[in-house]
Amino acid sequence: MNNHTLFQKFVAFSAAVHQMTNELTKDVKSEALTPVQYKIVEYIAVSQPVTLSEISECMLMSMPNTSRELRKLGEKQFIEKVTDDEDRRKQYIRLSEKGAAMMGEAFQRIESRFIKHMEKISEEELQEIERALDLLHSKVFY
Amino acid sequence: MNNHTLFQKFVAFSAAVHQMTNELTKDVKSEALTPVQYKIVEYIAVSQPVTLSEISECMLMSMPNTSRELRKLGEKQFIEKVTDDEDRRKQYIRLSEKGAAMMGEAFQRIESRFIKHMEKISEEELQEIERALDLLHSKVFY
DNA sequence: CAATTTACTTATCATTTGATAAGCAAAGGG
DNA sequence: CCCTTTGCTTATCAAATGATAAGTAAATTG
Repeated sequence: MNNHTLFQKFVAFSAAVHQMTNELTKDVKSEALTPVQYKIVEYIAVSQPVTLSEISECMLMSMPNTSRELRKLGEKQFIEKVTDDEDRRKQYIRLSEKGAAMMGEAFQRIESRFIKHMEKISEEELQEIERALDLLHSKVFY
Repeated sequence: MNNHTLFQKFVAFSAAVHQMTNELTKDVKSEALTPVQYKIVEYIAVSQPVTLSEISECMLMSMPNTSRELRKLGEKQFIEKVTDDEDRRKQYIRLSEKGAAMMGEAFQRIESRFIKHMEKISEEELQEIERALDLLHSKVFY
């Protein structure tokens, strides 16, 4: 097994993951959100509480633009900002109730598509899949 | 193992894959390309030859917008269009020499980052990883 | 062979996004 | 206590993107 072959598998695999998440998440986002805004909310949902800088870094967008989008998300009441008591420059960001409800619905729709996608898979295979997910998550994608 | 727990692992895993591909592909794209254009070229690179409709469907963008971006990519000479002989409405799209060279460079940079990322992993683990990639690719992400 | 469908194009306009400059207040360091 | 750094904001402008309407030519269908 040489590294180059592994890399090619990695590329093909990543492409497949992207394509599948595209399909599963197609049309689940609230109409009130732009694509970038939805991505941000999704990121906050899985990583909250999170600071503006962290969002900016992870989403590969500049601080000013991140700040603007968060302001809009705040105006639409999907998120809340809380100033850190220790370091009053920092803003901890989390979903508001409305934002959490919205993401809850989105994830439900994604989950039911996912379960449908996996319905023909045996219990044994599911366990193999789980092990594979854990392995890759810990050793490759972290 | 219930489906819901598996789904949560799936979500966390997909997020990790996205984040890692983000990091690996950061700044590799030619300055001549916009983000969307780079994504299209990347897709063509791994799926060529491909039709405009297929790109449109996979990238979740409308035909008019896909057509516009492909025209720009053609003008910049990254891609070539060939009309199908059988069905003269169809356009088969592939990378031009310039486009292939550009993607070749990009993939080389991504690969060297990837290899660095994996350098501390033993031969045995690499084989496990390969098996896990194959398993997930065939049973979950297809 | 007329009518419909498919694959794609052109044009246009509003909206989103990216990039940059300038600023502010809190924290930290000498 | 000044100076620098950090974390974030505001404002502005160009460029990219999304959405829609309208159209063409080739293929298919009744």
